[in-house]
Amino acid sequence: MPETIKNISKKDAILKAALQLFSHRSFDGTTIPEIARVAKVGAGTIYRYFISKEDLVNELFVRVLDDFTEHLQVGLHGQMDTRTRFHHLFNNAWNYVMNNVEAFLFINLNDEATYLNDRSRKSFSRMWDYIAEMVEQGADKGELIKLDPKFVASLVYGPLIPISKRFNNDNRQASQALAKALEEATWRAISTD
Amino acid sequence: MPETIKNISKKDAILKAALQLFSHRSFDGTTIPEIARVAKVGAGTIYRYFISKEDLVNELFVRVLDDFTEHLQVGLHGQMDTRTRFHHLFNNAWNYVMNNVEAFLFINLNDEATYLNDRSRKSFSRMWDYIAEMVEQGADKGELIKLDPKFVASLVYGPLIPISKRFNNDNRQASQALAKALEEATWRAISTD
DNA sequence: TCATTAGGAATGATTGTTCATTCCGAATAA
DNA sequence: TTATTCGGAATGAACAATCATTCCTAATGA
Repeated sequence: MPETIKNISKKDAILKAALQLFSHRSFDGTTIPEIARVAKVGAGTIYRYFISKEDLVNELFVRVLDDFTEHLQVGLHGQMDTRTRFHHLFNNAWNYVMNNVEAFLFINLNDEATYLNDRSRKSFSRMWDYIAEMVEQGADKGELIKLDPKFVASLVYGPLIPISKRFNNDNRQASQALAKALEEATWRAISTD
Repeated sequence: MPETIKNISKKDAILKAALQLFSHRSFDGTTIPEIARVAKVGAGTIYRYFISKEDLVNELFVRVLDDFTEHLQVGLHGQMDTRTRFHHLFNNAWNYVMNNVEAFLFINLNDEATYLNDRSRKSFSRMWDYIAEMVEQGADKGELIKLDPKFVASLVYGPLIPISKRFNNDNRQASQALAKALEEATWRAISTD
């Protein structure tokens, strides 16, 4: 295996193990030797790729957030009407959460953490700002309720938190019907229809 | 001061300090000497009231959850119609969150934690079951959407999580108008009107 | 061969917890 | 009243365990 690819896969194994452990046991509740064991590398190897445990959690946070934010934007275009835009946004979020429960739990467990650096905080607010921007555009057209966009966004984003915890526990299958019902409920909450 | 009252206030000081620290730095991120310092007691004193750090977090969790669940029920009666019941439930939750942001953050930071014992888990599901029960009664009358009550409850409870984080950061004042707008939005989400 | 990477034992710092000691107010005695 | 005794509560230094991090040797591969 070429050196570069091997390094990437080793670094990815560490990040993957860290995500799994951080999302279930929290940052401070997870030890470096534990991450090493799950990633099947030596504890010292982790320090070849990350300068510290804090550096590791921050790089992971930025990766997860940027990945999530990117997923939110799939298929969205400027000329779409508000309802269609919302449809895509909600389903992009929904599918991401269902396919990456640990990542979503990790976000919501750490978004207020003191060990997050500026870059991490920026990635987080970028995600939040993106949702708020979609809200503002809909509000300008009079199709969404007039309220601080962050609160409107909370009506859409918030329910995903307890729901993701439920799916994490029960490991149950999310039906398409459920996604549709929640999309409609959320739309009723924020639209002026 | 009588012995009994003195003990209670000392124990309460420890619980109060623990809530403050746990809700901002998490359980594993908080040290016992730190709790002792904030509570203005010796580190050893904590072990006079709690057999371990885990015992402390569990007693705190049960207290907070039972207090929250009790607040949810204030003013609710069986003969109320669904909309009125929802009005009370939402505002009870809203007022509790606004007046006890740390407690609410603490709940949502720890509800999945591995160190919670059976009693804590029971207090948590009791709260959740109570909300779900209110939902079910409304659904039986055909006034609320037909969906697993836990998901309907998530539409009401979920938004409070990012909102509480926002109020925790900005320390901003919650207006009555905001509460009303969110109550109505949430009602649109879950009702069959 | 030799430069680079991996591994995991060693290290020093930090933690939850203990325990010998101090403190303090009530009870007792004078 | 006032001095003395007493017992549980409080303390924080000390302990053993555990942690993040370092470092040195082995393995790798070019």
